[in-house]
Amino acid sequence: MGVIERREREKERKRNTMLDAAESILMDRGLEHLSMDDVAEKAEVSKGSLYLYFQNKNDLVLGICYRATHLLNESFRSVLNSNGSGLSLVRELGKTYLHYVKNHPQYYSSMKFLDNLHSTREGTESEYLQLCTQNRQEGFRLMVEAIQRGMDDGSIKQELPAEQLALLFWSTSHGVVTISYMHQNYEHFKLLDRIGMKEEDMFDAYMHILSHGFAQEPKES
Amino acid sequence: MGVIERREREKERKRNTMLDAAESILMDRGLEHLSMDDVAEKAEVSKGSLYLYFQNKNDLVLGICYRATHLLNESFRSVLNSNGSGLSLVRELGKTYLHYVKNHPQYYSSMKFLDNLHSTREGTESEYLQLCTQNRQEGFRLMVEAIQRGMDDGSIKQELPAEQLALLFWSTSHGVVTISYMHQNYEHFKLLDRIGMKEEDMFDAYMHILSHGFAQEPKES
DNA sequence: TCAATAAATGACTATGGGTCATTTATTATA
DNA sequence: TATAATAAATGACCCATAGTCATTTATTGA
Repeated sequence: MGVIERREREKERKRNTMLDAAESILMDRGLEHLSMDDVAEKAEVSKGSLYLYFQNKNDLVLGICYRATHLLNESFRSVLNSNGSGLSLVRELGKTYLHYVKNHPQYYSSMKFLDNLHSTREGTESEYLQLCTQNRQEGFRLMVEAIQRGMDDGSIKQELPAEQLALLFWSTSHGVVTISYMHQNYEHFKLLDRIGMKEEDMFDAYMHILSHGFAQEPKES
Repeated sequence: MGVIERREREKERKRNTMLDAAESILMDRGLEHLSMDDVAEKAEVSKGSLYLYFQNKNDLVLGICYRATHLLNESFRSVLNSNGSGLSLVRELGKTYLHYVKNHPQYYSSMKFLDNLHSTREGTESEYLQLCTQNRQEGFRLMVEAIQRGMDDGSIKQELPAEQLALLFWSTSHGVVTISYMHQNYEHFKLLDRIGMKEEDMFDAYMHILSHGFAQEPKES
């Protein structure tokens, strides 16, 4: 009779309302000031209700993180849909990641939260954790795809399997993006200023080094 | 009369005792299970006493972080004291960082804590924060030195200022090290396994890419 | 209309960071 | 040595916040 289905839809809707409330608080106060009481108030439900829809605070934050990873993947996908050499696609992916962190620092902070989540806690598993992991895998897959295209069109060396190169690109760009995030969000982080490097230049330099290496090659092979 | 000096020494000794207690708890239970009550008990002092020696929990953790950064710098320094081309020193620095994370994961977690410390909180500044920052700068300086040597001995290209190249090496290796840390400490992190890459190979591949680039150069200049 | 079931509530507990009035130990002074 | 002054240490207490659960309210099916 469709009652159960309607209930299910309704439940999903309410869960999203709660996530909206949480997200709104995250956006203007940051993760470290996100309390369940505040979320309940903002969502105009009781605290107990929150716990009907989310296992615990982690679960709720991972709900936001799911949105965060999803949005990043959307951007990645649109890059993959554009034209250009594989190498240039890879570069665009990196730029996209960088822009993402600049434009959605709080989303990014929720992804850092995911990174810091310690090993599968006391039995109870968050469903959102699975979804986030899937999103991550999808994002990684897109990088592999860009690199594979580069290998096919001859713009990227084929010394390593595409997956392994993707891992290196992902991890190193993660590092560069981290610097950028700190530069933008932590007043006490002065490294870029100290060495007189503009943020915009950092990424170009990064791509340049990654593309051509920093080792001085002996004359010629 | 030296009373004040003696008091000062005594105070420092007690502070270290407390740090020892905190560190011991960190080592076998991890940062997220480090409570001030437990530290007080372990150190056999009252909770109130802890707060005579540390402004707050952050301050105490930063005290550990100071030790962590100091230890890393020691390792870096010993690399710089060895022989070899600048390029090989840089490689050794990276390896050292990797080994450090493997052998002192809890120290590394305290450094992540430092990285996540949000902007200068409500006036009260931790003295340890300054010290940690100094240590970081010193570590960075050592990287610059290795790179500069490489530029001098012709093993590293001179396209970029040494500081900027050091920044890139630091940030990218940070990213790689992060992957390694996750691989070792988070059961749910399966990326390396999924792409069939051994941890040991990752660093070699990283150094190879960083040294020679992944872009397919057009024939010859 | 009335059970039965589902959903929502908010007072309550537990934990852990941080405080402070009071107590205890140490030092300087008479 | 006795005593006042100062420094150090204490732990009961406060408060914020995650998480629970007996009770109440709403919805559904007969």
